[in-house]
Amino acid sequence: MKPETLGFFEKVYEVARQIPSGRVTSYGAIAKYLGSTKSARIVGYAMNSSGEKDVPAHRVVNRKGLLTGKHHFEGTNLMQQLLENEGVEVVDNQIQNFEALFWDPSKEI
DNA sequence: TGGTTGACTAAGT
DNA sequence: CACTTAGCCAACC
Repeated sequence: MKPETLGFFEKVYEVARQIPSGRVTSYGAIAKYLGSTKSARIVGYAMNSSGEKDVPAHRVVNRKGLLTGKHHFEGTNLMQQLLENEGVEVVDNQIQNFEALFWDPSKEI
């Protein structure tokens, strides 16, 4: 493990793997934890390649708690199913009680 | 090497 | 209050 070999993507994966089950976070939160909130797009871009990684990408949503990335999953509701399986309420692609379930890496780690 | 892309966010209309 | 515009930054072609 050479941290210097870890690109932004790998860092995102490392953080995403630490998201507790039944909790969620936002792209911006991860981006901010890695340095800058402005890199939120890069986080999303990274998750796009997380398919082959052991990353719980379904626990990462946008700042509104909306499942914006569900279209990148296999099914149309797979992302929601995974979240509900962990006890997260999801209605109309939106996480219920999002603020309570929100997991901030810069505070929780 | 340079230009395009995007699972975002904040601010403006 | 909902939609539009602009800024951002790393990876990909």
